[in-house]
Amino acid sequence: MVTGTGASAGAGAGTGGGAGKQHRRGDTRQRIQDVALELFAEQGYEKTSLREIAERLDVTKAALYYHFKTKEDILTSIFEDLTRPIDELVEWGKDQPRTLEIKRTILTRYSEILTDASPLFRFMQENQATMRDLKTGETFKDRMLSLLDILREPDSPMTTQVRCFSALFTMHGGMFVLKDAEGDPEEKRKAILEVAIDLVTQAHEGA
Amino acid sequence: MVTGTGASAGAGAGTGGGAGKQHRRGDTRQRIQDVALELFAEQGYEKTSLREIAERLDVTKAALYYHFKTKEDILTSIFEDLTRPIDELVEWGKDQPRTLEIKRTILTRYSEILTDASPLFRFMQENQATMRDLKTGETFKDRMLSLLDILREPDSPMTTQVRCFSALFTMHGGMFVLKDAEGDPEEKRKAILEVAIDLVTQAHEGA
Amino acid sequence: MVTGTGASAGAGAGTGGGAGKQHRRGDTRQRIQDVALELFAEQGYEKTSLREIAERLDVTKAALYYHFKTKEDILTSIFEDLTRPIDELVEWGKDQPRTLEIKRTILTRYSEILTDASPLFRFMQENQATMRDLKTGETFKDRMLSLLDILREPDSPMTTQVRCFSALFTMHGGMFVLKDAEGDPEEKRKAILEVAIDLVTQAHEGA
Amino acid sequence: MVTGTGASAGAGAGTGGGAGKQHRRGDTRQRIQDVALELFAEQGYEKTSLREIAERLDVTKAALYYHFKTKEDILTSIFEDLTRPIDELVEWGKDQPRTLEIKRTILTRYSEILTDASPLFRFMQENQATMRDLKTGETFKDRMLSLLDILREPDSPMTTQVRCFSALFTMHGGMFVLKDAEGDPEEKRKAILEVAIDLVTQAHEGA
DNA sequence: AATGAATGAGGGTTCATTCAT
DNA sequence: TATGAATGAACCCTCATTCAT
Repeated sequence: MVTGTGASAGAGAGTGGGAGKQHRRGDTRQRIQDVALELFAEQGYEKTSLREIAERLDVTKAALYYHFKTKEDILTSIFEDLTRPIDELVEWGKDQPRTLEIKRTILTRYSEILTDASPLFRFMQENQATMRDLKTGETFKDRMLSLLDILREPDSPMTTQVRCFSALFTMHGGMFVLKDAEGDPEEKRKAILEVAIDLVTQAHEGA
Repeated sequence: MVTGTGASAGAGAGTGGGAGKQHRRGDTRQRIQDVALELFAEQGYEKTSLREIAERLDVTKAALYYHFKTKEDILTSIFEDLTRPIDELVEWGKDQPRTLEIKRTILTRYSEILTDASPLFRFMQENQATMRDLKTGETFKDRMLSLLDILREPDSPMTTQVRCFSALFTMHGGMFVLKDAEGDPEEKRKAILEVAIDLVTQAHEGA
Repeated sequence: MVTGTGASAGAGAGTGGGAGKQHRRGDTRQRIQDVALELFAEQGYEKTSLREIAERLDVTKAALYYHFKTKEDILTSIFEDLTRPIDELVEWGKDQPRTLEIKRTILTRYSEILTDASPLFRFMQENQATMRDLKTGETFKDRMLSLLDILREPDSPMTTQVRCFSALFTMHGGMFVLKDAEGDPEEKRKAILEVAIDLVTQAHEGA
Repeated sequence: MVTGTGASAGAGAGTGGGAGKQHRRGDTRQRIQDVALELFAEQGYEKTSLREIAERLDVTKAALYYHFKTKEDILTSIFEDLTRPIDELVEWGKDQPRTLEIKRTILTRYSEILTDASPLFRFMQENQATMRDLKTGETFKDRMLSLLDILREPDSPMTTQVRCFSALFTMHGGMFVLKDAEGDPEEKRKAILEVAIDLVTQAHEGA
């Protein structure tokens, strides 16, 4: 079974502990990533200026450039850390037999991943236009297509294939709705996962 | 039954068909909207500059300001024209009984609307971050929630509700995939619609 | 006989006439070029900032960008206007017989050109490092080599060839010295020209 | 007679010859100068950043500041080492009688100096704009004028004086042409020297 | 003898917007 | 119905430099 990562891209939580605003030495790079992701997710990539990020960290813009080569590089670095679990999942899934069991596992794991790094995925979903011409090639779309390829049977009827991709989209859309609707998030997450699994099950059998 | 609008998102072609209320020449305003939407959808709102739009139309930036008050105003005006059908659909749907028949009709009609104005919806989906703080209040999200309210039963179990919203998301995601996958677009659209209807049917009965 | 151009790249002289600092409408582009050349020649290309140019003209930096695409473009545009005479001279010379008479004419004309646009040539000489990677291809060097090709006989002994290129270098170096040495500039220019002609004459006969 | 210095402008080779006062290892200071000169000559002073120099040496920028006080200081230090021979030559020449023999010796020696430290002189020639406001006061120009004062007779006719300064300019221009023209460099150097001597001879006699 | 982290100043460039004509 | 000229604010980025370690 695949276990979670728990890579916290946590919002304001930050590095717990005693000293408040003190310069926690050495972790600037990480702090930049955290604040950047937070702002990118909140306002979008283009509308977030480096000035803003710097100000929030109480450093100068130039300091950002000590740690990252470009604005894009900040984003890319965040991705590298946070999308690794997906790559691993895809990698793992590619070599498994296409049983229903496996597909279920994949969806379950994917749901966890999405939850763990929800700000990032929220960002991806809301900034697709931006992502499209970001060297971080495999875009959102590409990654999803890889997963899709594991879930669906290549020669099944169209509706069957649509069901699989609908499962993925449902989970993504979930992120989006989970945030501000009422009700227990974890309960909602499970309901979403259930529907997704249901869709894939129908697809698996209906083929 | 609900009939189409035929809101053209086409380039210079304009609104063909019966009783055009637009004039042939001197339709700069319309041309601006067309080109703008095209570019907004292609590159995103922030990354499309007025200079670019003006250049493509072979007019000056200042000319755009004769027709629209601000950049945002261009976008807003496009929305007003192109999202009216949805508003009408919502308005109509609100007063109908929650029968399966009605829900089916709504989905069907929604599928047509999405297809008719696909560049706009592609734009909305890919620029949610931008949309969020655009005065055109009812964002993407709000509109979807209104539709959702018609499809779901307020007190049904969570999974049931998820199925409804999954139906909508599936259709939106469709836009996204229709573009570059192989196969006949119309056939795919129908498959997507079928799955969506299926989801809502399950929800309707499962409640 | 070849006559001068008189393209004034004149320092502060400016567009004569009544109104002092008034906005002489329409000539902004020209004024930018004038001030830019002045500053480029005085301080070097890299060390002259657009802010500086703008300030001196009492406009904003952005205004410069209305008239020119980039900083480099400002320089390029100056070149285009001011080096045309040289190109014409080269073009003309290429098809003439290699008589001493012709060579003399070329040097004489070249001397005039240099004098007419002396700030530009001073700039070129003092900013060769900069010029080297400026798209304005034919650099200083290339242009000189073209002229050199007209003056020298391809198969003559090395010393003879050196004499020709020495003639050109002498004239260029002249610019440089004319400025701040004592004595009547015109008299000095003539002396320089005489030595240059002398060198080429020796080369012509000595071959 | 004047003897050579052998000031190496070479890469890591260091000061060969007799009593080197430099240490082999820990010669970072020297390495900085070498790389800096190389880059300054190649790209110009302003366009060469300390980051670039540091990177090429595989040290940090801060390390440069251990060895030199400022960027300008790096350049200055290079000059001090490499232009000493000229100063010596000027010093020596000032007190000699103005015989043709002496003048010839001066030119010959100058030619050697130029060749020995050609990157430096290439740099000087191509970055005059920069040099002008570098505290290394005596600029290129000043040094040349000192030499000129030795070669020329103060009260001779203008053309005669021009010939002397033309001799110097010819040699400098040589550097410039020697690099990329075809033919044996040493042979060319000699031809250039010959022409220069010729000019000074004419001046000496024609006076 | 050198580094890691940061700064302040400034660079060139682009943008949405304005307004007299 | 448009344009030409310009602006102010902001942008990303780079630089020489500093200083505690």
